Amino acid sequence: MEEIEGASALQPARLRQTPSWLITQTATLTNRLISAALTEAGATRYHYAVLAALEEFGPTSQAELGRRCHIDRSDIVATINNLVHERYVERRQDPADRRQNLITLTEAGQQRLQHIAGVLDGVQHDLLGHLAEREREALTTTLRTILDHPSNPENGEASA
Amino acid sequence: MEEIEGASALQPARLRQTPSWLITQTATLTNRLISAALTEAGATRYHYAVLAALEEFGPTSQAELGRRCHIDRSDIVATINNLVHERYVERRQDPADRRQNLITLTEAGQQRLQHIAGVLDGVQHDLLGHLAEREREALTTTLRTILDHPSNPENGEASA
DNA sequence: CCGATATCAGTGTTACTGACATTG
DNA sequence: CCAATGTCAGTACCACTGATATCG
Repeated sequence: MEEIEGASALQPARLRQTPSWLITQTATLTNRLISAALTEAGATRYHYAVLAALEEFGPTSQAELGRRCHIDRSDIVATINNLVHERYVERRQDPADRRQNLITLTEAGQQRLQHIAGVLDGVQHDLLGHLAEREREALTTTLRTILDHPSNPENGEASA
Repeated sequence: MEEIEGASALQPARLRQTPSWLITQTATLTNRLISAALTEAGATRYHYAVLAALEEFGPTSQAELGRRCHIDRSDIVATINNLVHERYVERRQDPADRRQNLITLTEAGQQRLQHIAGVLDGVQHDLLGHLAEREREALTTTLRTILDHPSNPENGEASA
Protein backbone atom coordinates (compact mmCIF):
# COMPACT_ATOMS: atom_id res chain seq x y z
CA MET A 1 0.00 0.00 0.00
CA GLU A 2 2.88 2.29 -0.61
CA GLU A 3 2.39 3.41 -4.19
CA ILE A 4 -0.70 5.36 -3.28
CA GLU A 5 -0.82 8.98 -4.28
CA GLY A 6 -4.22 10.28 -5.32
CA ALA A 7 -7.10 9.70 -2.99
CA SER A 8 -6.09 8.72 0.49
CA ALA A 9 -8.45 5.77 0.09
CA LEU A 10 -10.98 4.76 -2.48
CA GLN A 11 -14.44 5.87 -1.56
CA PRO A 12 -17.47 3.63 -1.87
CA ALA A 13 -19.08 4.12 -5.28
CA ARG A 14 -22.47 4.47 -3.61
CA LEU A 15 -21.31 7.58 -1.82
CA ARG A 16 -19.76 9.07 -4.94
CA GLN A 17 -23.07 8.59 -6.68
CA THR A 18 -25.29 10.01 -3.98
CA PRO A 19 -25.78 13.76 -4.51
CA SER A 20 -26.84 14.38 -0.93
CA TRP A 21 -23.62 12.81 0.26
CA LEU A 22 -21.54 14.95 -2.08
CA ILE A 23 -23.40 18.05 -0.91
CA THR A 24 -22.80 17.40 2.78
CA GLN A 25 -19.17 16.49 2.17
CA THR A 26 -18.65 19.67 0.23
CA ALA A 27 -20.33 21.64 2.97
CA THR A 28 -18.01 20.05 5.53
CA LEU A 29 -14.99 21.08 3.51
CA THR A 30 -16.48 24.54 3.07
CA ASN A 31 -17.13 24.89 6.78
CA ARG A 32 -13.57 23.92 7.59
CA LEU A 33 -12.24 26.68 5.40
CA ILE A 34 -14.82 29.22 6.56
CA SER A 35 -14.29 28.44 10.23
CA ALA A 36 -10.56 28.73 9.92
CA ALA A 37 -10.82 32.08 8.19
CA LEU A 38 -13.58 33.53 10.35
CA THR A 39 -12.29 32.26 13.66
CA GLU A 40 -9.08 34.07 12.94
CA ALA A 41 -11.16 37.18 12.32
CA GLY A 42 -13.26 36.53 15.43
CA ALA A 43 -16.49 36.23 13.50
CA THR A 44 -19.06 33.64 12.50
CA ARG A 45 -21.24 33.01 9.46
CA TYR A 46 -24.18 34.42 11.36
CA HIS A 47 -22.34 37.68 11.92
CA TYR A 48 -21.75 38.02 8.23
CA ALA A 49 -25.35 37.25 7.31
CA VAL A 50 -26.83 39.69 9.81
CA LEU A 51 -24.45 42.51 8.94
CA ALA A 52 -25.13 41.99 5.24
CA ALA A 53 -28.87 42.13 5.81
CA LEU A 54 -28.61 45.30 7.86
CA GLU A 55 -26.46 46.97 5.25
CA GLU A 56 -28.85 46.14 2.47
CA PHE A 57 -32.20 46.66 4.18
CA GLY A 58 -31.50 49.14 6.92
CA PRO A 59 -32.83 48.89 10.50
CA THR A 60 -34.63 45.59 10.91
CA SER A 61 -36.33 43.61 13.66
CA GLN A 62 -34.73 40.44 14.92
CA ALA A 63 -37.52 38.24 13.63
CA GLU A 64 -37.22 39.77 10.18
CA LEU A 65 -33.45 39.27 10.21
CA GLY A 66 -34.05 35.63 10.97
CA ARG A 67 -36.45 35.23 8.07
CA ARG A 68 -34.17 36.97 5.63
CA CYS A 69 -31.07 35.02 6.58
CA HIS A 70 -32.75 31.70 7.40
CA ILE A 71 -31.52 31.87 10.95
CA ASP A 72 -33.66 30.79 13.88
CA ARG A 73 -35.01 33.54 16.14
CA SER A 74 -33.26 32.11 19.16
CA ASP A 75 -29.95 32.07 17.33
CA ILE A 76 -30.49 35.64 16.23
CA VAL A 77 -30.66 36.67 19.87
CA ALA A 78 -27.19 35.35 20.59
CA THR A 79 -25.78 36.80 17.40
CA ILE A 80 -27.16 40.26 18.10
CA ASN A 81 -25.97 40.09 21.71
CA ASN A 82 -22.52 39.50 20.36
CA LEU A 83 -22.62 42.22 17.73
CA VAL A 84 -24.02 44.72 20.22
CA HIS A 85 -21.23 43.93 22.62
CA GLU A 86 -18.66 44.62 19.94
CA ARG A 87 -20.44 47.84 18.92
CA TYR A 88 -21.13 46.70 15.39
CA VAL A 89 -24.89 47.12 15.78
CA GLU A 90 -27.28 48.89 18.12
CA ARG A 91 -30.45 47.39 19.55
CA ARG A 92 -33.37 49.51 20.63
CA GLN A 93 -37.04 48.95 21.08
CA ASP A 94 -39.26 49.94 18.17
CA PRO A 95 -41.53 52.71 19.50
CA ALA A 96 -44.13 51.84 16.87
CA ASP A 97 -44.35 48.20 17.99
CA ARG A 98 -42.91 47.56 21.40
CA ARG A 99 -42.66 43.83 20.82
CA GLN A 100 -39.89 44.42 18.35
CA ASN A 101 -36.29 45.49 18.59
CA LEU A 102 -34.89 47.58 15.80
CA ILE A 103 -31.33 46.62 14.98
CA THR A 104 -29.14 49.27 13.38
CA LEU A 105 -25.75 48.96 11.74
CA THR A 106 -23.07 51.23 13.15
CA GLU A 107 -20.20 52.79 11.28
CA ALA A 108 -17.87 50.24 12.81
CA GLY A 109 -20.28 47.51 11.77
CA GLN A 110 -20.20 48.69 8.18
CA GLN A 111 -16.42 48.43 8.18
CA ARG A 112 -16.60 45.11 9.92
CA LEU A 113 -18.79 43.79 7.14
CA GLN A 114 -16.29 44.92 4.52
CA HIS A 115 -13.55 43.13 6.34
CA ILE A 116 -15.44 39.89 6.75
CA ALA A 117 -16.50 40.01 3.10
CA GLY A 118 -12.87 40.27 2.11
CA VAL A 119 -11.94 37.29 4.23
CA LEU A 120 -14.74 35.26 2.70
CA ASP A 121 -13.68 36.21 -0.81
CA GLY A 122 -10.38 34.53 -0.12
CA VAL A 123 -12.16 31.38 0.95
CA GLN A 124 -14.24 31.29 -2.23
CA HIS A 125 -11.01 31.35 -4.16
CA ASP A 126 -9.46 28.52 -2.19
CA LEU A 127 -12.60 26.49 -2.55
CA LEU A 128 -13.54 27.13 -6.18
CA GLY A 129 -10.57 28.86 -7.71
CA HIS A 130 -9.55 25.81 -9.65
CA LEU A 131 -12.90 25.53 -11.41
CA ALA A 132 -13.63 27.09 -14.78
CA GLU A 133 -15.63 30.28 -14.57
CA ARG A 134 -18.55 28.62 -16.32
CA GLU A 135 -18.53 25.74 -13.90
CA ARG A 136 -18.53 28.08 -10.93
CA GLU A 137 -21.47 29.99 -12.31
CA ALA A 138 -23.36 26.83 -13.15
CA LEU A 139 -22.81 25.65 -9.58
CA THR A 140 -24.15 28.79 -7.94
CA THR A 141 -27.08 28.93 -10.35
CA THR A 142 -28.02 25.35 -9.60
CA LEU A 143 -27.73 25.85 -5.86
CA ARG A 144 -29.96 28.90 -6.01
CA THR A 145 -32.47 26.91 -8.02
CA ILE A 146 -32.52 24.20 -5.38
CA LEU A 147 -32.88 26.68 -2.55
CA ASP A 148 -35.65 28.62 -4.26
CA HIS A 149 -37.68 25.56 -5.07
CA PRO A 150 -40.89 24.87 -3.11
CA SER A 151 -39.39 21.60 -1.86
CA ASN A 152 -37.53 23.91 0.48
CA PRO A 153 -39.91 24.40 3.42
CA GLU A 154 -38.35 27.82 3.83
CA ASN A 155 -40.25 28.90 0.73
CA GLY A 156 -43.62 27.37 1.29
CA GLU A 157 -45.32 29.88 3.55
CA ALA A 158 -45.27 33.59 3.09
CA SER A 159 -46.76 35.80 5.74
CA ALA A 160 -48.90 37.30 3.01
CA MET B 1 -51.60 31.85 -1.36
CA GLU B 2 -51.81 35.53 -1.07
CA GLU B 3 -50.02 37.75 -3.47
CA ILE B 4 -46.67 36.86 -2.15
CA GLU B 5 -45.23 33.92 -3.95
CA GLY B 6 -41.47 33.75 -4.22
CA ALA B 7 -39.16 33.87 -1.28
CA SER B 8 -40.71 34.32 2.12
CA ALA B 9 -38.40 37.31 2.52
CA LEU B 10 -35.83 38.81 0.26
CA GLN B 11 -32.38 37.56 1.04
CA PRO B 12 -29.36 39.81 1.17
CA ALA B 13 -27.70 39.95 -2.23
CA ARG B 14 -24.34 39.34 -0.60
CA LEU B 15 -25.49 35.96 0.61
CA ARG B 16 -26.98 35.00 -2.74
CA GLN B 17 -23.63 35.81 -4.34
CA THR B 18 -21.46 33.94 -1.88
CA PRO B 19 -20.94 30.35 -3.05
CA SER B 20 -19.92 29.12 0.38
CA TRP B 21 -23.18 30.46 1.78
CA LEU B 22 -25.20 28.72 -0.93
CA ILE B 23 -23.35 25.50 -0.28
CA THR B 24 -24.01 25.49 3.45
CA GLN B 25 -27.65 26.49 2.97
CA THR B 26 -28.11 23.70 0.47
CA ALA B 27 -26.47 21.29 2.88
CA THR B 28 -28.83 22.43 5.63
CA LEU B 29 -31.82 21.77 3.42
CA THR B 30 -30.33 18.43 2.43
CA ASN B 31 -29.74 17.45 6.02
CA ARG B 32 -33.30 18.29 6.95
CA LEU B 33 -34.61 15.94 4.29
CA ILE B 34 -32.06 13.24 5.04
CA SER B 35 -32.62 13.39 8.78
CA ALA B 36 -36.35 13.17 8.41
CA ALA B 37 -36.08 10.17 6.13
CA LEU B 38 -33.35 8.36 8.03
CA THR B 39 -34.69 9.06 11.50
CA GLU B 40 -37.90 7.40 10.43
CA ALA B 41 -35.83 4.44 9.32
CA GLY B 42 -33.77 4.55 12.53
CA ALA B 43 -30.52 5.16 10.71
CA THR B 44 -27.90 7.86 10.23
CA ARG B 45 -25.68 8.97 7.37
CA TYR B 46 -22.77 7.21 9.03
CA HIS B 47 -24.66 3.94 8.99
CA TYR B 48 -25.19 4.26 5.27
CA ALA B 49 -21.59 5.12 4.57
CA VAL B 50 -20.16 2.27 6.61
CA LEU B 51 -22.56 -0.32 5.24
CA ALA B 52 -21.82 0.84 1.69
CA ALA B 53 -18.09 0.54 2.27
CA LEU B 54 -18.41 -2.93 3.73
CA GLU B 55 -20.54 -4.10 0.83
CA GLU B 56 -18.09 -2.80 -1.73
CA PHE B 57 -14.77 -3.66 -0.11
CA GLY B 58 -15.56 -6.60 2.15
CA PRO B 59 -14.28 -6.99 5.73
CA THR B 60 -12.43 -3.86 6.75
CA SER B 61 -10.76 -2.42 9.82
CA GLN B 62 -12.35 0.51 11.60
CA ALA B 63 -9.51 2.86 10.74
CA GLU B 64 -9.78 1.96 7.08
CA LEU B 65 -13.53 2.52 7.14
CA GLY B 66 -12.91 5.95 8.55
CA ARG B 67 -10.46 6.82 5.81
CA ARG B 68 -12.72 5.61 3.06
CA CYS B 69 -15.82 7.39 4.32
CA HIS B 70 -14.14 10.49 5.73
CA ILE B 71 -15.42 9.70 9.18
CA ASP B 72 -13.31 10.20 12.28
CA ARG B 73 -12.02 7.09 14.03
CA SER B 74 -13.81 7.95 17.22
CA ASP B 75 -17.10 8.36 15.40
CA ILE B 76 -16.57 5.04 13.67
CA VAL B 77 -16.45 3.38 17.08
CA ALA B 78 -19.91 4.61 17.99
CA THR B 79 -21.29 3.78 14.58
CA ILE B 80 -19.95 0.23 14.68
CA ASN B 81 -21.20 -0.23 18.23
CA ASN B 82 -24.63 0.65 16.98
CA LEU B 83 -24.51 -1.56 13.91
CA VAL B 84 -23.18 -4.49 15.92
CA HIS B 85 -25.99 -4.11 18.41
CA GLU B 86 -28.52 -4.27 15.60
CA ARG B 87 -26.76 -7.28 14.06
CA TYR B 88 -26.02 -5.55 10.78
CA VAL B 89 -22.27 -6.09 11.14
CA GLU B 90 -19.93 -8.28 13.16
CA ARG B 91 -16.79 -7.11 14.88
CA ARG B 92 -13.91 -9.42 15.57
CA GLN B 93 -10.24 -9.03 16.14
CA ASP B 94 -8.01 -9.52 13.12
CA PRO B 95 -5.82 -12.52 13.95
CA ALA B 96 -3.16 -11.26 11.55
CA ASP B 97 -2.90 -7.88 13.29
CA ARG B 98 -4.37 -7.88 16.73
CA ARG B 99 -4.55 -4.10 16.87
CA GLN B 100 -7.31 -4.15 14.30
CA ASN B 101 -10.93 -5.17 14.32
CA LEU B 102 -12.29 -6.70 11.18
CA ILE B 103 -15.83 -5.55 10.51
CA THR B 104 -18.01 -7.83 8.43
CA LEU B 105 -21.38 -7.19 6.84
CA THR B 106 -24.10 -9.65 7.81
CA GLU B 107 -26.94 -10.82 5.65
CA ALA B 108 -29.27 -8.53 7.58
CA GLY B 109 -26.82 -5.69 7.06
CA GLN B 110 -26.85 -6.23 3.34
CA GLN B 111 -30.63 -5.94 3.33
CA ARG B 112 -30.45 -2.98 5.63
CA LEU B 113 -28.19 -1.22 3.15
CA GLN B 114 -30.66 -1.85 0.35
CA HIS B 115 -33.42 -0.38 2.41
CA ILE B 116 -31.51 2.73 3.41
CA ALA B 117 -30.38 3.23 -0.18
CA GLY B 118 -33.99 3.17 -1.26
CA VAL B 119 -34.94 5.75 1.33
CA LEU B 120 -32.10 7.97 0.20
CA ASP B 121 -33.10 7.63 -3.43
CA GLY B 122 -36.41 9.19 -2.51
CA VAL B 123 -34.63 12.10 -0.90
CA GLN B 124 -32.50 12.72 -3.98
CA HIS B 125 -35.69 12.98 -5.96
CA ASP B 126 -37.29 15.46 -3.57
CA LEU B 127 -34.13 17.51 -3.53
CA LEU B 128 -33.11 17.46 -7.20
CA GLY B 129 -36.07 16.00 -9.05
CA HIS B 130 -37.03 19.37 -10.47
CA LEU B 131 -33.64 19.91 -12.09
CA ALA B 132 -32.85 18.94 -15.65
CA GLU B 133 -30.85 15.74 -15.94
CA ARG B 134 -27.90 17.69 -17.35
CA GLU B 135 -27.97 20.11 -14.48
CA ARG B 136 -28.02 17.31 -11.95
CA GLU B 137 -25.05 15.65 -13.57
CA ALA B 138 -23.15 18.91 -13.83
CA LEU B 139 -23.76 19.48 -10.12
CA THR B 140 -22.46 16.09 -9.01
CA THR B 141 -19.50 16.36 -11.34
CA THR B 142 -18.56 19.76 -9.99
CA LEU B 143 -18.93 18.64 -6.39
CA ARG B 144 -16.69 15.64 -7.02
CA THR B 145 -14.15 17.94 -8.61
CA ILE B 146 -14.15 20.16 -5.55
CA LEU B 147 -13.84 17.23 -3.17
CA ASP B 148 -11.05 15.61 -5.15
CA HIS B 149 -8.99 18.77 -5.39
CA PRO B 150 -5.82 19.05 -3.29
CA SER B 151 -7.31 22.08 -1.54
CA ASN B 152 -9.24 19.43 0.34
CA PRO B 153 -6.93 18.42 3.21
CA GLU B 154 -8.50 14.99 3.00
CA ASN B 155 -6.55 14.46 -0.20
CA GLY B 156 -3.20 15.88 0.68
CA GLU B 157 -1.53 13.08 2.54
CA ALA B 158 -1.52 9.49 1.50
CA SER B 159 0.24 6.87 3.56
CA ALA B 160 2.73 6.71 0.68
C1' DC C 1 10.98 3.91 20.98
C1' DC C 2 7.86 4.89 17.41
C1' DG C 3 3.59 4.31 14.77
C1' DA C 4 -0.98 2.57 14.13
C1' DT C 5 -5.20 0.99 16.14
C1' DA C 6 -9.31 1.14 19.05
C1' DT C 7 -11.58 3.39 22.72
C1' DC C 8 -13.32 7.01 25.74
C1' DA C 9 -14.45 11.56 27.24
C1' DG C 10 -15.37 15.89 26.02
C1' DT C 11 -15.85 20.29 22.99
C1' DG C 12 -17.84 23.58 19.55
C1' DT C 13 -20.85 24.99 15.96
C1' DT C 14 -25.02 24.77 13.69
C1' DA C 15 -29.78 23.98 13.64
C1' DC C 16 -33.65 23.24 16.06
C1' DT C 17 -37.44 22.66 19.95
C1' DG C 18 -40.23 24.01 23.68
C1' DA C 19 -41.46 27.21 27.06
C1' DC C 20 -42.44 31.80 28.68
C1' DA C 21 -43.65 36.82 29.18
C1' DT C 22 -44.77 40.91 26.66
C1' DT C 23 -47.21 43.32 23.30
C1' DG C 24 -50.57 44.11 19.32
C1' DC D 1 -58.32 35.10 22.86
C1' DC D 2 -55.00 34.66 19.38
C1' DA D 3 -50.63 35.90 16.93
C1' DA D 4 -46.05 37.74 16.84
C1' DT D 5 -41.82 38.93 19.18
C1' DG D 6 -37.81 38.38 22.04
C1' DT D 7 -35.59 35.49 25.39
C1' DC D 8 -33.88 31.37 27.63
C1' DA D 9 -32.82 26.51 28.35
C1' DG D 10 -31.85 22.50 26.39
C1' DT D 11 -31.34 18.89 22.57
C1' DA D 12 -29.32 16.34 18.44
C1' DC D 13 -26.13 15.50 15.04
C1' DC D 14 -21.83 16.16 13.08
C1' DA D 15 -17.02 17.00 13.21
C1' DC D 16 -13.22 17.10 15.85
C1' DT D 17 -9.53 16.95 19.88
C1' DG D 18 -6.88 14.81 23.30
C1' DA D 19 -5.71 11.04 26.22
C1' DT D 20 -4.93 6.19 26.94
C1' DA D 21 -3.87 1.19 26.34
C1' DT D 22 -2.61 -2.24 23.14
C1' DC D 23 -0.04 -4.15 19.60
C1' DG D 24 3.57 -4.40 15.58
